[in-house]
This record gives sequence, C-alpha cells and structure tokens, in this order.
Amino acid sequence: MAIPHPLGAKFERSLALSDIDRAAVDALPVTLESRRAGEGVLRAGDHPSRSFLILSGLLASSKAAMASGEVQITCFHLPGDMPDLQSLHLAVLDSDIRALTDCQLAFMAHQDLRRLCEQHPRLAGQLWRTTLVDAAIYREWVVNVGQRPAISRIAHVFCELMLRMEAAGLAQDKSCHLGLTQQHLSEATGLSPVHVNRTLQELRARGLISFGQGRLTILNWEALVEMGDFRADYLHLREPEAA
Amino acid sequence: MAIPHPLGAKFERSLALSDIDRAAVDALPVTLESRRAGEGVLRAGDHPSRSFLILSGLLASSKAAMASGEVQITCFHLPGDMPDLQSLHLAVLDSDIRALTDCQLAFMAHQDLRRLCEQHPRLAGQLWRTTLVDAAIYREWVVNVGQRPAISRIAHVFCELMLRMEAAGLAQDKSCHLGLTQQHLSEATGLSPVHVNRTLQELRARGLISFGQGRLTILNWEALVEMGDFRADYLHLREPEAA
DNA sequence: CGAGGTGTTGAACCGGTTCAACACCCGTGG
DNA sequence: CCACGGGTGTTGAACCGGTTCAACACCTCG
Repeated sequence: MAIPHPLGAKFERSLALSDIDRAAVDALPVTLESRRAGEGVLRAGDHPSRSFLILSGLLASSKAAMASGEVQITCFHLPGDMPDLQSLHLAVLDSDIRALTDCQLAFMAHQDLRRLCEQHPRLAGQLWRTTLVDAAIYREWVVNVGQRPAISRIAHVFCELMLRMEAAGLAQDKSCHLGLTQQHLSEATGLSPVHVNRTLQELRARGLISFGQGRLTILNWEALVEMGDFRADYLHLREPEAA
Repeated sequence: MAIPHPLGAKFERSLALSDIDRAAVDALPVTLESRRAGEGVLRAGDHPSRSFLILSGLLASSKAAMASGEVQITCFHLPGDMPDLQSLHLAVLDSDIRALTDCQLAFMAHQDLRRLCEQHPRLAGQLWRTTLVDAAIYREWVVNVGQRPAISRIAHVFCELMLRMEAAGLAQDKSCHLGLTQQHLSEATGLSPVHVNRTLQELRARGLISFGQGRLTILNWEALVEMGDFRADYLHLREPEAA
C-alpha cells in the first residue's frame, strides 16, 4: 500500500507495531467517504455495522434534550478519533454524530475490526484504551457543565481542544484552524448563544484568546488554564503504553 | 469453589459462559475488602495495579472543581459494577472513587485481568462493553446537567438509578434501598443542596416519588419518566450480546 | 439584489444560589 | 439517664448569573 493505512497511523502515534500487527492492520479494508458541514453521519437509534476514523474535519456527538429540542454536544471529535467505536460492542447508538465542518472519514467493517481484536489483543487493548479516554473526556464535561461558571466553561473547552489539536499535529504555537461557531460552543457548554457571545468578548478583552474566522489562537495559555480550571490529566496524553 | 466467583456471576448476567471461559474466571484470584460510608477507595492521581467489583453498597466517582472545592459526582456505582476498570488501560486515575455507604469490594490484579483478556477475547469484549456503557452514562449526564431544569435533573437521576438497581436485582415494585443523601444528589446534579431539597418536595407533592430514610420508591413511573425526559436506551440494558 | 447563517447589543426577567437560622435524629460519652 | 454534637433536612428572603426576546449588523452565496 503506497498510502499508510489510516488506522495503522493512529496506532503508531501511541505504540510501536510489531510486523505481524502492522500486516494485520494494513490488510484491513477501508472505505473512504466525505461529509459536508452540518450533515449527519449517524443518528441515535442506528445499528451501525461499521465504524469510522476521522481523516480530516471536525465532528461532534450530541443528544437532543427535552421536548423543546435543545441539543447538547457531548464531545468534539478530531482527526484521528473514532467517534462511534463504541458501536463495536453496543448494538444501538445513543447519540447523534454529525459533521461540524466538511470532513473525510475512513469506514471499517465491525466484522473486520472484531477479527483484528480477537487475533491481536494488543491492538484490541489500544482501541479499548481510546474509548476509555473518550469516557474520561465525558466525565470532565460533566464537571464542566455542572460546576463551572460561563467563562471557565468556555476557557476549559478551548484548553481541551488546543491540546487535542496539538496531539493530532494540527496546531502550532497554540493556534489552530477550528471551524466552530458560537452556536456550537453554546451547545457544548449548555449556555445560551447570547451568553457565549458575551463571554467570548470577555475572554478577548482579557487578552486570553482570539477566536473567529475559523481559527482559535490562545494568546495566554497559563491564564486560560487558570481561568478554565483546566488540568490536562484526564486527556491521558503521553502516557507511555500502560503495562 | 463453593461460592460462585463474583466476576463469573457478573458475566453470566449478560452472556452464557463456555466451560473454558468459566474455568478461567473461576481461577482468577480475588481479594475481598470492605469500606465504611464516606471512605475513599481511590483518589485522582493514583496508579492502581488492581481493579474491583462491587459486591454490595453504593459508590460514586467524583471530581473536584474550581479552587473553592466544589465536587461533581460523575457516576454512581452499584453492586456488579467495576468503577475503576478503566485503570486496566489508563495508567493514572482521573477521578476520586469513594464509598457513599458501607460496602464490600472484590479486588482483582490487573495482571490477572490482562491475561484473562488476552486469552479470552469474548470476556475481554464483555468487559470492554461495560466500560462503554459507563461512557454512555457519562454522556447522558452531560446532557442532564447541561440542559435540564432542576426537577428534570433529579427525576432523571432517579429513573436511571431505579432501572440500574432493577437490573442488579436490588429493586422490586419500583422501590429500593438507596442510601443517598440530598448532599449526594446535589453533587450529582450540580444544584445547591437547598434547591435539591425544594425540588424533592415538589416531586413528592406531585406524588411521583417517596425518598428518604435510605429508600427510594417511585410512585408514578410514567410521570417521572416524562418529568425527567428519560429514555432508557443509553443504559443499553437487555441488548443480547451484540454479535 | 435578497436571503439565510452568524455575530452583536440592550433590557427585562427568572431559575437557582446564597446566607442564615432552625428542626430533627441518632449515636456518644459523661 | 440526659446532654451534647454532628450530620441531615427544612425554611425564608435577598441576590445574581445567565436566559430570553427582539432588534440590528455583517458577510457570503445564489
């Protein structure tokens, strides 16, 4: 294969593959698809028979709440993530997954992934681990929307996104392309769009960030971390293979 | 072994074990310990070398937020749960886990659990699955604290707890022993203790629940479900082994 | 040129917080 | 036996962070 297998690339970000493992991953069939900004990828209630890896673009998991139709984003998904990997073991999907920007996705059949996991426990463990990191992010989000005031919530989300973008190799100098709207931030933080707008102004006025035109730049990382009550431990970055 | 292995019992609640699998589980060494109400079991930052299964009692995962020392409970853990199973693949713990009531725990070494997973992919998949259900619960809690008004939040928590208690065989007629205080509910919902108190009165006045003296009874399930905007799909109960 | 998505502003309103006091229960020790 | 103390639950009243509604600005795209 001329182009490295996308799943292989994902694995190699965190551990060295044996030749056997690498061959197994390379043999795994992949279907490439793309989605336009705003399009749904999967809906709550679906029974997927395949999962996908994000090659480019920004996605979000969200759930509809109450009758009135509010939406809560529960997680952002960046390139290198597999937003519906859970469906490998949970028959029915409990969240919607939609593209926030145009994006490219690499689909893999559950059947193939299951065989890979059975025959390569090390890879299975690694995939399991990524779902555990997702869970840790959800936990932190419960704290974020449950306990923090508006300005901290937004600061926290920005801190998380920046570190994850860096880990994905998509940020330099605390600046990255990020096609998020204030509406998206509102859905992620549980704040009204109006209050998100005002809070962003406050963050800008304090010289902490610049945000808009599809770009986030953090001007004062330490201050933003402080403002967002942010501790990066829950992202479980650069934990060498737990053994 | 005269007493059935607690982990074997957990597995058999959701799938039939082959003789080989069952023998492997039965051979897995277990250490029993107990904790008193209020005691911590593990703290954020710990590097556990073993995980535990709850035999009896009620635990909670929680995280400290902000400097002022607020605490957010991110999940309740019931008998049959393994609250720190994540530490099998994540080196450092990102939440505190404490006993809310007196409880009995069965500890198993990571080393042994890893070997079990490597040699018995079916069991590995099942354990993986339970961590995915936990993640689904976290997602729903993000929605709960992010979007719902006080009365719905509390109603939702009660609906979830009742179904999980039923699934654990610990509830009959929508009534169960539940040693939760209003303080705990406050930490779980992100509401002030005072407002939890008033909201409970409202739920009682509407004839939906009775709650106190260590017991929760749901008097009108349908109405409570409606009030709590509750859809049980995220608990992934009685999904026959996804295969 | 018009339409729709996004961002911005002001002002009234409200759900939930905060603080402070008090009630109750149960276990402990004098 | 009662006194005491701490955890839990309850109540009232002032306060405030964030919501809501409504209007307007801006930009892009058809």
